[in-house]
Amino acid sequence: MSKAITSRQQDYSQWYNDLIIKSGLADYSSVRGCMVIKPYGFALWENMQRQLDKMFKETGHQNAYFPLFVPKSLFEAEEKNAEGFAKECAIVTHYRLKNDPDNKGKLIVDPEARLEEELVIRPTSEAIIWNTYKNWIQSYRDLPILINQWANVVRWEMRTRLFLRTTEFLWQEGHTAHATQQEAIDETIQMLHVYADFAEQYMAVPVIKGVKTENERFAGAVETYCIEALMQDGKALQAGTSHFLGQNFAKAFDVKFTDKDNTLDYVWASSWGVSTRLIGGLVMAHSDDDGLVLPPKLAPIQVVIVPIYKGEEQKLKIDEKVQVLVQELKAAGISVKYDDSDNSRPGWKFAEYEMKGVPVRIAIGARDLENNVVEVARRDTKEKQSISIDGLSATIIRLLNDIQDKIYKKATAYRDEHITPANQWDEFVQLLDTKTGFIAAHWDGTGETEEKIKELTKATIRCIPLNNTMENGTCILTGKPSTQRVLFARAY
RNA sequence: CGGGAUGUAGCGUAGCCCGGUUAUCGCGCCUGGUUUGGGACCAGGAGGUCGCAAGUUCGAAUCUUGCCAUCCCGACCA
Repeated sequence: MSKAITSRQQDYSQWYNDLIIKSGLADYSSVRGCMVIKPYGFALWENMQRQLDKMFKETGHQNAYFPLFVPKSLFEAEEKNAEGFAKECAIVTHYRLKNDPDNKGKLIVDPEARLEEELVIRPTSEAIIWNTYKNWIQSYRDLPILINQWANVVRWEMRTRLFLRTTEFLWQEGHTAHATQQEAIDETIQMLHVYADFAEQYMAVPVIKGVKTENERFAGAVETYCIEALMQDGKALQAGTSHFLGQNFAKAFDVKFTDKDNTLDYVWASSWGVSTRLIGGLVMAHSDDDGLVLPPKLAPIQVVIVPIYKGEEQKLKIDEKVQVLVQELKAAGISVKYDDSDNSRPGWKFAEYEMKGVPVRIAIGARDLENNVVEVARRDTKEKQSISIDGLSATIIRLLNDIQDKIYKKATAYRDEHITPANQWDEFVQLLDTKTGFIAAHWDGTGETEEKIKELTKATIRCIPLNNTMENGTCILTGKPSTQRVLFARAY
């Protein structure tokens, strides 16, 4: 069929691309590396946003908005941050076009409209935000500042992939300022837990909470915490990061405050973010060869109702019944769509909504009306059963919860099976090539060894898990002593 | 930015090697009708800068050169 997608086994990357395009989440655009997020994909993002935003507000944060452009001089201020992002920055150098005198109908950059100072299009907003916080903070009474912004950022990446890595992407970035180091660290950890809770409870994607090695740390951070997820092809995906920034940005932007005891000190900071990349992770974590499998808590459409009828008379009777059902389901807080379009037949609709990952499908025909039942099909297992119309919404709620639970458990079982300890180098390499997933191995703690392992195997240290058990061992590569295992994986 | 592949209608394609009327077929789309419990059928219809540009030729989707774009694999990264 024209809508069929490549199987995972045949070509995992192609499967992923097919899925995104054919399920209507996004489309390629005419701008290299940039995609169009289509209504269905954006609805999914909005559901994620809504929940995250709620969680941010419950933890005391407020939303604000800062400019897209960052004057180059501000961008440079925090050296490590600037250096880290420099090679992926898009720069605005001019502010005007004019007609090309040599080529009618064409425009050229007006050389006279050169900016005195170039503007960097934000790859992240620490610089512009800390330059602003400077004006907001004098006293400990001004702290903490707990702000989040929903924004787009641009990072000029070499190679892009739909949702996972695009030149422009949507995200949220939290930027907080605190009077004490401990408070900033607590904030950093708190937000890591918020992300993990969101991933597990809403996306149904299990994640490992950990801390990054120095090599993988965010440019400008003292410590980077992360949540790492595992995709079905055994590659890891960094799903969110929360950074303890120490006083780095406060020093770069000279943000000091007077404490209760009248001492002057630099402000402590955190920043944290998740992006539309989460959509890519969500897709890769649960979906199958028939299309998306979306967790009910985030699915734009939770229930689709498909009528099956012969003739107008039956259709009218079904319509009548469905109107009641739709009211009932909506009243129960379920997002439901009645697809009675007559330009495609039931079989086509079944396949289409499976492609789109709608968790529950209800089919209702004349036969069902007589028996006072509907056919209910769940997307995750493809199981179908006849269910009484009476008290349907309660049944559907249970079913949605069960699907949410099942796909989380399935993903967790897969993830857990793919955390494998390795003690010998040969074993380590072989596991990466054959079993894939996370490999738990000892590491001597040096950046050089990490780099070497990356060169040899393309695997990186995804994180040092929080609450890691301490055990003595020897580094998988160098044989030097180590006190704990870290998680290696090939990653997106 | 290196390596590989591919560009023909909205999508998928035939034709290209060996140049020759009006560019093939399927899906989708439009109109009318019959249908509807797993991707319907009949009849009619619309839809094309053959990626772009030069060149060779009486003649180019087809040959030559250059360019562009996209995808995949790397390096870089969320």
